Amino acid sequence: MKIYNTLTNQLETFTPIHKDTVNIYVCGPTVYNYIHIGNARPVIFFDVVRRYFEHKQYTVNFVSNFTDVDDKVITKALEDQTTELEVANKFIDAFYKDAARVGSSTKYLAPRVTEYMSAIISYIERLVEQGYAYQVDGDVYFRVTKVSDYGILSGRKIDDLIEGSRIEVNNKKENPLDFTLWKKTNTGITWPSPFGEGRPGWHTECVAMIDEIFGGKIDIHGGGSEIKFPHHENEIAQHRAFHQDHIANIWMHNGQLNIDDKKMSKSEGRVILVKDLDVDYMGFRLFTLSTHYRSPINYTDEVLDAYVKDWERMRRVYKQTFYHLDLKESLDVSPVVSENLKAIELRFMDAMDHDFNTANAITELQNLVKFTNQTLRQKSSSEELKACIELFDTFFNILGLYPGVTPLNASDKAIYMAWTDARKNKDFDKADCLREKLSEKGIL
RNA sequence: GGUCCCGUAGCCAAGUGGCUAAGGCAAUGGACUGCAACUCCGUGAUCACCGGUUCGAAUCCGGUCGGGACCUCCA
Repeated sequence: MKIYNTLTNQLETFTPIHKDTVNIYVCGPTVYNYIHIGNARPVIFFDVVRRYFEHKQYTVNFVSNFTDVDDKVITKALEDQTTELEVANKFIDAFYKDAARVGSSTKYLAPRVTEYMSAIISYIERLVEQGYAYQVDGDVYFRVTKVSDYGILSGRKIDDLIEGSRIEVNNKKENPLDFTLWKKTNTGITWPSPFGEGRPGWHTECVAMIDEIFGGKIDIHGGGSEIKFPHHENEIAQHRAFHQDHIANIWMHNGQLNIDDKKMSKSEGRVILVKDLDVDYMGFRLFTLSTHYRSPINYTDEVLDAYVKDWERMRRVYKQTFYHLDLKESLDVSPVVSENLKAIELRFMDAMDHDFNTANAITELQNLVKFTNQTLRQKSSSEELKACIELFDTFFNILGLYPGVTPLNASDKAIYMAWTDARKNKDFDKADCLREKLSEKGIL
């Protein structure tokens, strides 16, 4: 299995640190608002990564945090005249709903920054003790020059960053690139610490939680490409300060999602929230997986519609095949797998093995659709159709697509049979009436 | 100003040195059909442009044009 490592900028063969186990951490959302469709991309993609590893029989320890304390959460709490906790609770709840909507599992460890405050504070203390951080007036800053190859992830040099940068002047810092570990403040929620009352900076929470939860280096660290610098760069720097080693073997960054070829922007009114998306969410999921994860993806209503249609086609053939077997009481027959199906499965897995090429995997899913339709029309055996269903289940499970098709109850079966009979007897009025009924029930 | 990415048919998109450049949507011709839907079969590209390397390039190198990202909170 090959994965593109954005730390080394090359495709690497994946080798887990601990046999048969994958430890993966993905930077999660700051919970001050509903997530938009761009936020949903990593939520969907890394869910597929987890699913694929699980399909390959790995034990996957998947962790993705909630940033529930920072300026935006505090501002929101002040605006709404409520507490940071209330704001966080509200949007964490909303996040879970949205994640479930787009078909991503929410059953993973999701630590909140506020729950790890003591770990974060002691992490900062250790950085100070070892000379990697310094205190000024109750603030604590990280000393970037103390880490030898700062900029290794984003391919930048300290000098380049300073030159022509728009970094605000802060006389407290030794170096303009030094970043805040602890911020002295009296606005919003604060915590006591050896450095004084305040709250942590954004960049320490992830490393501290990774240290606390995984106890060392992880296999994969993921997130959006736009937080490569400075956030991930700073994570690497802090971890190296302690461990003289990288925090993760592999860094995976997903590309951005744009709308009409432009970055989403609140101020320009170019934002679409997941909860406001008025389409089948499985179609949206398919859309986000139709482009390789490292490439930017451009959202337009038309393109989304095309994938919603594509999803309907997939679901339709699955449903027809499933009911076909159900009506023949053949859902439990043993599958007979043809060479064609074996080839489709092989190509699907090859695509996934090659840096999670979901676009090519979806092509094989489309091939399966066509093949199943052909098999269905050829009046093939139930055993052959069962093999199609099982392969669909495998693919859907890896990609996180849910057709939501369950066995028919006795009365629905009776209606279906009556419809078939009516057509046979050329009683078309009755047939059309029954067809309408079946259609309303979503069976046709 | 600095760093980097991208430009493949009307649209989306895979392929990153080698047989006739995957696949989907749209369009269009046909088949199937009680009607409709569904479905199946067929039809489309000198890979932005110019130059170079090579026996051979969409794929590598240089340049031009166009689009975008990061350097500041941002998934």
